[in-house]
Amino acid sequence: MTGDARLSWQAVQEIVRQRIRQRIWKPGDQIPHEADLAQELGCARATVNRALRGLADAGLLERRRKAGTRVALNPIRRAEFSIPLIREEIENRGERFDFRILTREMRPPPPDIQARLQIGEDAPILYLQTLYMANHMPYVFETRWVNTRAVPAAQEARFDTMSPNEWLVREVAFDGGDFALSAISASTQEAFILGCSAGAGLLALDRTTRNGRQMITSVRLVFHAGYRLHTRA
Amino acid sequence: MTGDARLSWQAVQEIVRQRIRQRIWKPGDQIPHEADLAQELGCARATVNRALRGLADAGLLERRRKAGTRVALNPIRRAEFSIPLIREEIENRGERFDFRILTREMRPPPPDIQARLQIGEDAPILYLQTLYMANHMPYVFETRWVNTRAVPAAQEARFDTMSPNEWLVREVAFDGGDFALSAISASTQEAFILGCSAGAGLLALDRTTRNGRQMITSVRLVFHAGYRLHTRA
DNA sequence: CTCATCATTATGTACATACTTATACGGATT
DNA sequence: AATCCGTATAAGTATGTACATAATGATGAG
Repeated sequence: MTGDARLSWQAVQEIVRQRIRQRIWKPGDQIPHEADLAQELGCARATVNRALRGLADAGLLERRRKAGTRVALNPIRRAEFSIPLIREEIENRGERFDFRILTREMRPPPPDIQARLQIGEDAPILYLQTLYMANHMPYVFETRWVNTRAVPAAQEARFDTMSPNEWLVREVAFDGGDFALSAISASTQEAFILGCSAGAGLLALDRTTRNGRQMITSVRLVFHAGYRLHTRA
Repeated sequence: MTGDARLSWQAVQEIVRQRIRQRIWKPGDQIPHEADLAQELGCARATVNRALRGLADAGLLERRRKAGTRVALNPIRRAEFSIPLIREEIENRGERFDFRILTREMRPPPPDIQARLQIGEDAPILYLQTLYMANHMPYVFETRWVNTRAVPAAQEARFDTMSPNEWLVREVAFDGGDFALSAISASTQEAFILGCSAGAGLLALDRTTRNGRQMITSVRLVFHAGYRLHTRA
């Protein structure tokens, strides 16, 4: 802030944020259009565009061609939860990361997994159960199906030093996927593995990952009791 | 696709996506820099920049000045869950939205809420318990503390046609907040209200909303058993 | 050999300009 | 009054240019 220079798009964003915060522009209100704002603030329309687009992405504004830009009626509806990279999450806290493969076999997948992986028959595919630990305490319990039709190399892979997740990340390109968060009641097996009482509420994250049209793997992560996924907006 | 025209930034994105998918550019690899790509594809650097910036936002690429752009080692770590707007979510499914205020009183908040709302003393503030219903079935149970020091009008508000959430959205500007997702075991009260068995695993969403530095409200939403929050990336 | 310095380089930002696209609105037609 | 349609408008996109900033790697002084 040497005193002047032309406004950066971040500066424009901050100005708009303030006006919204101070209710100069109220929810539902139209705000001046790009050209006017650019002139008022003494910068290029492109700069205003960049700023407003950002705010729209963040959900603070709603924009439609010709209709103009208005302050979103419901400001905070999006929140980006970053899916934890288990190893990183644990090591960042200075704790010791560790994992143990509990099950590894070829097994015909149940119908819901067949559907998710979009494989028709019930020929066996790779099934893995892995327990991830922080300081030797159970952290998250992973149940994974790998579409060995799409990733045949997974059958030979050894998961002694590299976790199944890390192996897959290295070996196949991911492209997108589906996520679902839900709460489950710990089964006796889950309770035993995670060291909690049966029936405890546990956070479960289901993820199916694809590469183009190929479905690669479907995972359920069941976190230890008390786990929280948080973010700020 | 009339056959030509110069590439749009979306087209550039798609090309890059494909190259990553086909492992022409593997995780960790450097990709050509903007100027080269622009020349190769026959478009402006700004266009390439827009495309690559988007992919970096999405977590598919990692960019650093001078160091260049490389394919992210771990592609999918971010996932944006959109926080449901209860009314919308229910009505979009063609179901009947309804809510009932179960508790409404001034009450001194417990320490954790005091901390979250950043209010020092334990003078009473507004406490609300609301049940939201879809087709008259319990959908989500909301426990809310409103910082009446910041929003005095809330004390007089009537929540007969407008839910507390909708009222707040209309009356005060939000700016940001903290979110946390966790799983809980239904207490007997929660089980009774939501019509599930005590101890059932339920998804809980805690949210504290602020306007600038003022903390406005702190809410816990406890969803009905079986609720899933999902998204695709 | 170590550390500071500086040129180099790739991304990042700002701008003027021009053109494209979606769509709200008003006027014409039924 | 309802429907259709053209047009003006505001956002969206593309480009060339210029300069800013950060990080790397080489150079030179101590």
